[in-house]
Amino acid sequence: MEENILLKQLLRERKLKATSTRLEVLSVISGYNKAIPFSEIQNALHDFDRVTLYRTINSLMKSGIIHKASVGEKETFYAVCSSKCSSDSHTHKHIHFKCSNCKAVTCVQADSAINFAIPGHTINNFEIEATGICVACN
Amino acid sequence: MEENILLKQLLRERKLKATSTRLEVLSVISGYNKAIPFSEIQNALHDFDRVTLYRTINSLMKSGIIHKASVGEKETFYAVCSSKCSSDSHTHKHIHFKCSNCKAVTCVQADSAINFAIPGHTINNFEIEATGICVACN
DNA sequence: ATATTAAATGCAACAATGTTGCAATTATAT
DNA sequence: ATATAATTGCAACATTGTTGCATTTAATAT
Repeated sequence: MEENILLKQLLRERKLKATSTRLEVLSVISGYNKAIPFSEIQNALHDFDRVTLYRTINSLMKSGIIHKASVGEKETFYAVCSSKCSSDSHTHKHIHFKCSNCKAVTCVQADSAINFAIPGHTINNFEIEATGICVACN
Repeated sequence: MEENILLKQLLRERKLKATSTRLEVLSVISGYNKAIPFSEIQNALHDFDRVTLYRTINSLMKSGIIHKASVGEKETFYAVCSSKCSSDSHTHKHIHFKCSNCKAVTCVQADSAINFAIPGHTINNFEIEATGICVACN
């Protein structure tokens, strides 16, 4: 069992007990370098119960360490929060991009700030999900 | 059984047999005036089999008559396509807006065209899902 | 109008994804 | 080391969506 002191600290900062499940799940997600589908997490950690994985993912999401990055309904993807999200503020102004070729889902920044308004509406948060061809496949 | 000649024509234009299921499902969706969750369709049409409703919805989506408008993972919402979508071109440049107060999901236009680029990426399509407070609740 | 045929429907079964209750275990603070 | 509150594993359940197959129905040609 590897020790990852940084991840342990991160979890404790967010008031989460640094259990081996959380450390391993977090390690798998952050080591993936793009948004990871649930099946890949399961794949990498088949010793843990499916229910435990779900509960672990949920607690990581609630405390602002990871977020959902789903594009195209089928499977749920997760990615680490880039900026300092918290349970209160969990807003991402980036885009979830799915490559139609390699199927990878990544969190990317647009080249300029995205802003829009809807007459009469108050917009508190928004998500952009884009599909196309990624850098590697281009 | 009501006759809706316009809906019948629409279905035939799209090469779909104008069955009573399709006519009723389409009538319920278009009469809802905002995006309708699956449960509401089921509610309105409990005489039809659940599987039939799914298959009907799928065929309506494939032929560009309705589209998914989901905001917030839980339930799938459907809405009629405003412009003339087809099985080939099924792109919506509008926003799917969910009101945090009344929970209604609507298709709305931004006050100006939304456009963005991601360096190195080719963007073929994108979806924007926003949450906030709608006109009625404001 | 009637027969033909290709598509649509209902039913049963299955699959995938996610949740809940409860007893056993484990991380943290004392 | 111990107490305790959170976390885990297991079994069961719930929801959502799909597939195969026999039956029915809409569209087309006669």
